[in-house]
Amino acid sequence: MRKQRQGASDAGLSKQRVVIEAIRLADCEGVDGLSMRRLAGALGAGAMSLYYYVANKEELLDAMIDVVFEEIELPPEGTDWQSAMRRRAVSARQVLARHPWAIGLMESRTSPGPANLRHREAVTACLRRAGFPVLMATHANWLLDSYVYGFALQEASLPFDTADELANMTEDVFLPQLPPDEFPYLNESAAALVAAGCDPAEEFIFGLDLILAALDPLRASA
Amino acid sequence: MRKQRQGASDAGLSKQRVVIEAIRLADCEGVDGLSMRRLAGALGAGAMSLYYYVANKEELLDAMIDVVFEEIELPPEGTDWQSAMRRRAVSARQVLARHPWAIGLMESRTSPGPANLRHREAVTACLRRAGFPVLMATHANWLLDSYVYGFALQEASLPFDTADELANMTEDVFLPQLPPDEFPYLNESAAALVAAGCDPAEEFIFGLDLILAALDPLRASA
DNA sequence: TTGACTATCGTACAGCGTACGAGCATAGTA
DNA sequence: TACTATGCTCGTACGCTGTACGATAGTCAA
Repeated sequence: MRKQRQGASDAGLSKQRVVIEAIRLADCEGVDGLSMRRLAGALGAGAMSLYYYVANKEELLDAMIDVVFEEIELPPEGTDWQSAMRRRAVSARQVLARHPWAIGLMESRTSPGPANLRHREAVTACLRRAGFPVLMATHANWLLDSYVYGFALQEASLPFDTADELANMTEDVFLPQLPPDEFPYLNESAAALVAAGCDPAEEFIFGLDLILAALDPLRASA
Repeated sequence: MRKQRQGASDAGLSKQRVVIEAIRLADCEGVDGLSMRRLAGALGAGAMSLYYYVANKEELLDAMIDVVFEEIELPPEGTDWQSAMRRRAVSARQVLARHPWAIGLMESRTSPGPANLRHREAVTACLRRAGFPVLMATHANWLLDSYVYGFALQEASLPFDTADELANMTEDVFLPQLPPDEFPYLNESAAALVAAGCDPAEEFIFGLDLILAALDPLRASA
């Protein structure tokens, strides 16, 4: 049967609905707050019902990660390669900032899902068409992905979200931990950072454009 | 009393011994295999004894991360800035490859430990002394750390360790998942990668040197 | 009517982090 | 010597986790 269940937002379970709700829960409560029982509860179902759609929690996490990859824009065709790669990298950062738990999950999950593969194919295609030799495209791929993931990881571990919070935290929490004679340079940096404000999106672009510019001459011309 | 306990390798507990053994366990069994009970067992102690040295598991994980940072070489003084940064980045990659669980833990732990702070101070000092203006040094720091962490993250999620395993896995696992008409570029890359071999250490150096070279002209000369 | 198949879930179990408090050895004090 | 304080260890118990197993009920074909 496919009619009313007693839960609130209901229209029958499905793997998709389970995974989407799991992502919503992880976004709200963090990945540690995601348990099969809580997830089932949010879906108005019994805990064990989930196992009809998902073999175990590992598979659920894999599926969640792949949905995250689906959210990332593919590099658009029809522009120069740098614009295309910038576009997809910026999108990736945004998506990973929206789902901070995803980055921490990647270490433990080793087999890429279909969306992940499609993404990699599109990126590699873009680089190859731009004139990068095969192995150079691989290098570029590693380099760009490292930057994107690493940036997302650092951003996820920042304890603040806005420039204001940064200023407050710096004054109240960081500086007291940093005796100026032991950490003169960190004090200097903190002060400069508060004065200048700090937008992760801009910070991201700085490194990204630097990498893209440095990669450009490595194409086999065209 | 400070004499014999019934456990095997014993000479009294201490926070240091607890943390070190926790790292050993996480290295061997993965961070999921690290439970307070198992850790206590490995130390020949009762589970609750650990809580005399550690407020809770979170604090234990924080301490483990900080020990990992202690293992990373500081940028040596007395060489040019690029050599110094290369040295510490290579060391960081090695250490994170040795403790793959660490990278996945960083997302959730927001307050840096003392070894982490000392490390950041040393890196910032190196950049400032090399002539980078304050904000440029911050940019360089973000960029380099992003690359290091992101590379470590990708490396940790590789399901193989050696070039041989790569070749085997490619043939047996990856290529069957990659129909050539849907993934022509990934097939091409996989083939080239198997033919060329693939050493993560070399791969790492490629991107690292590219970044260092691109950063060099951003110093306020000297 | 029968049986297979799809979907849901209750119960139970082993293992988790840890609150609470009891227990013991030693050091200091009277 | 007796008493107390302190440092350290740990047994028990509670509420949580993932999930194995089996029961249940609705649907459809024969």
